Amino acid sequence: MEKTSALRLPVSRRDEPPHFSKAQVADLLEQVGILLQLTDANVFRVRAYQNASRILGSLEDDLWDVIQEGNITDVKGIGKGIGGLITEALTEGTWGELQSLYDEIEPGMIEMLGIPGLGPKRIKVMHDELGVESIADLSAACESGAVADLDGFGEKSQQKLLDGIELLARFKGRRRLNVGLLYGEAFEAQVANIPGVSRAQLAGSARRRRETIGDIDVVAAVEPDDVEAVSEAIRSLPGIAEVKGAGESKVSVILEASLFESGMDLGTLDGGVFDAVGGDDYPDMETSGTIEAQVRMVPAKVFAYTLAYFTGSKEHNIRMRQLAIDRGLRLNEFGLFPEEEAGDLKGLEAAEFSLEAADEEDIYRHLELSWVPPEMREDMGEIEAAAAGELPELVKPTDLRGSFHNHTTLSDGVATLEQMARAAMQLDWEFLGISDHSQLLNIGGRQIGADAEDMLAQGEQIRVLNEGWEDAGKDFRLFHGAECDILPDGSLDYDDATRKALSHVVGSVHQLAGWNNRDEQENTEALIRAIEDPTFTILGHPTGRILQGRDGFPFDLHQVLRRMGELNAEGTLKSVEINASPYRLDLDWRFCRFARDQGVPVCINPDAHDIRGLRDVWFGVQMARKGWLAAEDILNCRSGSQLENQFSN
DNA sequence: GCCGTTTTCGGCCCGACTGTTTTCAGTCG
Repeated sequence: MEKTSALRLPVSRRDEPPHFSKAQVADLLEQVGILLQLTDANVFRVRAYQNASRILGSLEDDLWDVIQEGNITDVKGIGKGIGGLITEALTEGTWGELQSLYDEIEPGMIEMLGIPGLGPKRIKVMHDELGVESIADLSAACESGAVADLDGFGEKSQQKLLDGIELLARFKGRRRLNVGLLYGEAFEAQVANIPGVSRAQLAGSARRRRETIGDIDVVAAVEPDDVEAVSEAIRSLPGIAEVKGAGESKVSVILEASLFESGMDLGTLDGGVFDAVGGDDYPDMETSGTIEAQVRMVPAKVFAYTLAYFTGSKEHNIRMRQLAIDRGLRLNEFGLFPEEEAGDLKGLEAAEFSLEAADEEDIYRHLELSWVPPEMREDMGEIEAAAAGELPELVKPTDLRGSFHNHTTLSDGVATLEQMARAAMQLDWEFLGISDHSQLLNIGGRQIGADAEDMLAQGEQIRVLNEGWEDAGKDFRLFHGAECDILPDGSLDYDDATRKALSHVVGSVHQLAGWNNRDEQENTEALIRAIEDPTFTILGHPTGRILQGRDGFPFDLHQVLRRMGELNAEGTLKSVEINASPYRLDLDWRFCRFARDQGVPVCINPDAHDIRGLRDVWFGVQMARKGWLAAEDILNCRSGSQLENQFSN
């Protein structure tokens, strides 16, 4: 049997502390949580590592500073154990006794966790009893019938595991938000149309607008007498590849692309993204993929509770339940009721005693909170803000008056200046920023970017077009920018004179090779050098990540944003982009609030390569909402004439 | 492993579904 290589702890690449970055430690803690699951570890111990990883991921302070000041255990969720581990890792570069845990677990066992319906307990049983260490081992053990003979297993479990292995190969985990919403909204509409369904609504991570979606949750209001007929109707809908299960309150299915009558619309991608997600194989992979979906059927009077419950997140729900418990109440998907009245009653019976809730606002009000928009339900401080009545008024797609980073035929776009401008006007925008690639960019040896001369000629074209609109009394203008490559030494493409002729410079890292194999601090310093250039305006797709394609390069984004904040305070506009392409969504929404708090305006850019691509700003707005941003925090929400003044300074 | 204006020990959110069981464990969200 083929052996996968053993798991290794991260090794320091530095010869002095801090030996590891915050991101490295967070990743490690996450992995330890997974490994512990595969031993007999206490579930709460596992959760402690998962929590610590999440907390570290959103810790704004410099981790090394916190360690040196001895404050690590002041961070809520990090105690003596994990705090000591982190301290040792950063100061000494070692990981305590963790190596023995790493030696204990085969990497193949972690892959097995991806098989639907298989969890750590049964992986451990099969490992201990049958020596199963990988998916290939598991496949063989099932084929031979050995799994069915184990205590607690049977023929059905064995067949389900074989089905699950095939599913895993076909399905590859989560789907990007754009794809998840295509499935989710189409499925929601079909369920809503079934006789006996008075109301159906998409919940889950799709409603929270997570950047990737694991499965589709739809809540349907169905009275008990209709459940059987509705359940039957759901199972016969088109686009269902398989029915996974059906009970009195839930139908669980697997959806495939035949759900879409007119095929799946994947939009157009730029070359770099296309290659990162699979190149020529990508369209087939995407359209042959599947996604799990569940419909929860509940009586109309508890609909709001079920919707809130299945919208999540899990972490947000746990906090909500705790608030209920503090008030002597029990909160679940059926209601909110006094513990003593509900007693031992379960499910819908206990809900007879529930406080009424016509909508989600009522539920939050019962717990003395203002309604929390679904995008914010991640337990990132929204409960506290809702209790204090301090939730922000989130930006809406209609608040945008334009965007700054778009391409034309001058580089790798497929539409002309005029076509892009017309499309922007149809969106009721007041401005459109054109930012074609600078000369250094080439993909696969072919130059994509524009020479300085052509770039300057485009400026002249834009000047003429703008004059035309001004003469016609039309409140619309193009801003002439460029997407300038940031070189590994932190310098910007083009000479000074060319960049000075532009209204704005979107600085982006494209040649990742030079950045991926460097120390985090070196990258951070290079980026800061680029941003300090007086012509630099917008940091484009900051990390370079492609969702489900590749990770971004390592650097300290907090440090970069802090420096951008200082420069803004000195009066020079430095903005950070949320690249709204659903393949990027970079700036990550988790950094939005930090940027805002540093005084860095965020801009939402579609990075459009054709006129349809402009509509991708919608995804960027969703991320800004997840990141708590209001219209006043977003550069695109300023008027065209106001921006004209800012860019000419 | 973390946490604590009742607690330094004993909790840690809650229920549905499935497959294996004669009352429950594992998995999922």
